Amino acid sequence: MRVRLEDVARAAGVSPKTVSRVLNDEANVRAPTREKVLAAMAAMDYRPHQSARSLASNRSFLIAALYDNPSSNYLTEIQAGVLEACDLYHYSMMLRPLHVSAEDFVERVDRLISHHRPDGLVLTPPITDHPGLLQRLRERRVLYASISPIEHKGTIGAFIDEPEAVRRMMATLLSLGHRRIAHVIGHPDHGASQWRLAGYRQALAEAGLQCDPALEVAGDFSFGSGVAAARRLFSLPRGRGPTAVFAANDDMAAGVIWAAGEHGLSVPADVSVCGFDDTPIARQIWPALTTIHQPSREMGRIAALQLMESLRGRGPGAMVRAPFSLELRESTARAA
Amino acid sequence: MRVRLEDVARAAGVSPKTVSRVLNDEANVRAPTREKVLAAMAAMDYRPHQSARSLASNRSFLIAALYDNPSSNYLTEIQAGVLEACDLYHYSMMLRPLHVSAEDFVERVDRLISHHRPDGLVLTPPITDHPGLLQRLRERRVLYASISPIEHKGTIGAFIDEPEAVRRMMATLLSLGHRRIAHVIGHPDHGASQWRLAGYRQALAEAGLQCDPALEVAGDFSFGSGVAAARRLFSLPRGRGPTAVFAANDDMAAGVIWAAGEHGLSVPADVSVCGFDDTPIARQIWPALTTIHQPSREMGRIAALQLMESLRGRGPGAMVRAPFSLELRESTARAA
DNA sequence: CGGCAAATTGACAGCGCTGTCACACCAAGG
DNA sequence: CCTTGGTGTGACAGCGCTGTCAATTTGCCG
Repeated sequence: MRVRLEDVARAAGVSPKTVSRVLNDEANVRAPTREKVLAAMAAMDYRPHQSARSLASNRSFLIAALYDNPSSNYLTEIQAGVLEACDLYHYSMMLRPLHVSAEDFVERVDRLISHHRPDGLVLTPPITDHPGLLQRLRERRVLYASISPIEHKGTIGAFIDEPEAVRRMMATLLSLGHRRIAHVIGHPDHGASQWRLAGYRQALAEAGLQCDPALEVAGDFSFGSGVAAARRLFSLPRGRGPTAVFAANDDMAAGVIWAAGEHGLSVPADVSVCGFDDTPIARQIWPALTTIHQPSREMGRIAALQLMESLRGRGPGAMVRAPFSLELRESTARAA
Repeated sequence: MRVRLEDVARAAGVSPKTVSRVLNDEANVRAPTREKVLAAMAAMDYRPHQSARSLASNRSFLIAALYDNPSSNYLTEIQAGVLEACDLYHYSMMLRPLHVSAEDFVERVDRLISHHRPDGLVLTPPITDHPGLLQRLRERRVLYASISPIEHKGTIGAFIDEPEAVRRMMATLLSLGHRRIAHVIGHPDHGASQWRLAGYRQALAEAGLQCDPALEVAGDFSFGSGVAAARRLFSLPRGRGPTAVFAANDDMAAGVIWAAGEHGLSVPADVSVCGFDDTPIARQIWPALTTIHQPSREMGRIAALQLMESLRGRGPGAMVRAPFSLELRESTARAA
């Protein structure tokens, strides 16, 4: 038979309730008593029964991470970060893929919450950007942490300063002498797509350049959409085409490079290409991709930590800014 | 207050135990009674409390999927498949990244099991190939399903016939006239690496060709190891180098193609390259990669289904063979 | 229609833990 | 000396469900 809390109590010569106190790190246990109990726990290799704890305390020790993200690398990183934090606090994590555009999206989350009763949620883009869900969560008083491209006041989680990141990328292209810079826009459901587009436009404006609608092409973050977008860009009449393409993520940038090969264009000699996110593909194509690196794993960890701190009732928490970096590789060069 | 089983019982005019029977789909409940109960459940939007169920029945309704896999795409697919199956049976899934080569690997799994008490495990390569773990699981009588490159008797799960897949790939290269075919070997901890290497050697032997040790280069499934392996292959003296390279997975194949560019070799004109797994990268590089496609998501689903069927006490189960396909793309051509 | 086995249902205890509250103890203050 | 109030500990009930086993009903047979 397994070791129960009662057994530990007997061994330590205290009541079960006291063992429970030690287990939950509660105040008002004298140091020597705590020592005794901890020693007994260790000696007997006691493992608390999570279901019993949940039932009695009405907590689940579970946090659910929700995603709807085509990029599995990104996801894996986030996941690893959240798991690190969970281990620290003896929480479990559950993962749910969802479709924000599905009609019953909010309802599905609702059911998930009723069924698994997570103590909190970690939301990743683009779920972070779904106002309907956020409102529902607040109504149900479900605590959540966001991982987001920008800061949201009154929310906990982690963010990077995307507008600033885009500004840096555009400044780099401009300083290389590029004047006709195209942008491949991301998936419309992602707030990030808007931030990146807005940053692109603003950077052009600040450099005193005209926006050319022909140089803003829609995509959806997929490799294929990058190819399609590039085909349109590279078919523009001579002199009207771009000398540089800023794709809103790496997959699309890889697609652009692929399409450049198809059109007999050399990267970066004929056209510079840059991406965003620094997923593994950025280093696995030739030429290697100039891109923005964001610390996804770290962000996952921070978001989960913020969440669990809040669950412990440690103050209000906030969104923590995580640092990004611009990775200058071989896909960008001075304008011809 | 939330709706409890007792409330449903009262509404349906039966005892709590009978509601429990309906909930658990047990036999020996008369059809009209079952209807009444189901109606009451639906009307009241009853959601059973998993922790209470776990505590009382000593089941967790949780299955844990264990992995140690550098390829996040593969993982995401498996995960999606397992989740599909879990939804069907109202189980939850938890995911754990592990390191098979870590000293405390088995102990870590042990702790995981003690802590979360999953009703069963889904093992993915290379964890499937760890004899120490499998033995420990049998000792502890923990049910597991394997997702594996080959069939194991007396185990449940899903597999593809890798030896046959390798044979098909080699037959394709041979029929294109290649005689000097190199192999980039996978990570030594993966059983798959051995199967793929063995299949490669056997195919050469059956074609009456000599194995050349210089053409068998070690790798570890990573893009970088593919680059390194290819550099060695492409530095061989004229006439001793390969006309085709069969890499044990797609990432390494992509590395080989990358290195070919570096050496001024054109793929497939100067050298053919093929991979294994058909991960997204296979289509995102140029030229697109000839490779073996395996239905990872399907395999995850099958493994989880086998597991849950076994948990329900439905017979012994078996390893189900899943179909693979050879994807012939632009990275392979007739030998020069 | 009685009698028996099988099918169906219910009473009750208890899974392993924590919330509540009562109690014991001690130091400081009057 | 007795309060007072804070601190540390324990008794006890109960979280929501299921296992066990007994009670009841049903179906079927002669």
